Amino acid sequence: MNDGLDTRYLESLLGYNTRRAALTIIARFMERMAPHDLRPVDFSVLSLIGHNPGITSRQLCAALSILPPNLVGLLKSIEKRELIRRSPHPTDGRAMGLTLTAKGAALMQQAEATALDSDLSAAAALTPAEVKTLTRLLQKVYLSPT
Amino acid sequence: MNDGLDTRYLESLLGYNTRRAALTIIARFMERMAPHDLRPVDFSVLSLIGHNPGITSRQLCAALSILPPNLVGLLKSIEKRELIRRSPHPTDGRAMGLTLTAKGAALMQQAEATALDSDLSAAAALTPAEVKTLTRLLQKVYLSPT
DNA sequence: TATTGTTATACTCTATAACTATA
DNA sequence: TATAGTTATAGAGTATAACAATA
Repeated sequence: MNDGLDTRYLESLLGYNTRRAALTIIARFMERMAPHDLRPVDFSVLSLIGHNPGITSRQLCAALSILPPNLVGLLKSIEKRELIRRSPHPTDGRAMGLTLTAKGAALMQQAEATALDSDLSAAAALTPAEVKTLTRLLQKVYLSPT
Repeated sequence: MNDGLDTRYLESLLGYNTRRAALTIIARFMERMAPHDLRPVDFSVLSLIGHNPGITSRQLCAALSILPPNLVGLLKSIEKRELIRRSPHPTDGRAMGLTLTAKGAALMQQAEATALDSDLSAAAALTPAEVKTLTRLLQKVYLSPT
């Protein structure tokens, strides 16, 4: 590929390989998720809300490395689509607890199936054991201290 | 981490894990490369020019998935820093052949050492065999057809 | 005094249309 | 007619400062 270019040096770098793989996987994810009208970040937010009913904006920001001002519009948008509901937080008057609506839960049931489908397709060249190994090594990279 | 949040579902997705690992590795790369005043994309462009003297803008764009209009400013900037030189292309009057200047080559010798250093640090939790496996699996993901 | 959520805003990255000069 | 390089510009994505309400 790339004409007769020598790309061996870049291909020896972990960052280059990881970024290219991420872009490939995410591009496929975006294609398949388009019918649900969900970007990766929308999916992540809705998924975390679904699996953690009552979660706050602040917790979403911490878990997904989103800055609070940038979450405002996103939440406004998925609330307008009636996918989430904001309720007063039981103990903290400043915060709002987020939950999926029935419509949001139904959408996410489909979307999570689509995500699994996208993963299987992206990893089609890998055996199940290789997928498991890849996942384990990636987590080792981003979960290790330093 | 993340308070008592349930993030198990997201952590089961290949895209989520790959993206988080890429962001971790790239953040470290940026920190270490800052003294050279090079962003990842600057490093990639200079590295490809160094390993492929006479390469054209068009080839850089194809290899790195950069759109031509977005490469213009980057090249202008590293040319102003006297890291590259543009010479008329030997056979195509429309194109320019790009090469590193002596200053650019000297900087890249240091920068490639820094990149290797950054990689080793990012993969500190992995054995050399695991790094090799991780690289192989990542390339399998982004090089496989479909 | 610190924190949650918000507005306004700026900066970077990425994308599209249209031009010029050469092929 | 097609391609290499360029300009101008629009749209995402990401960042900081500052504020009101509550802890």
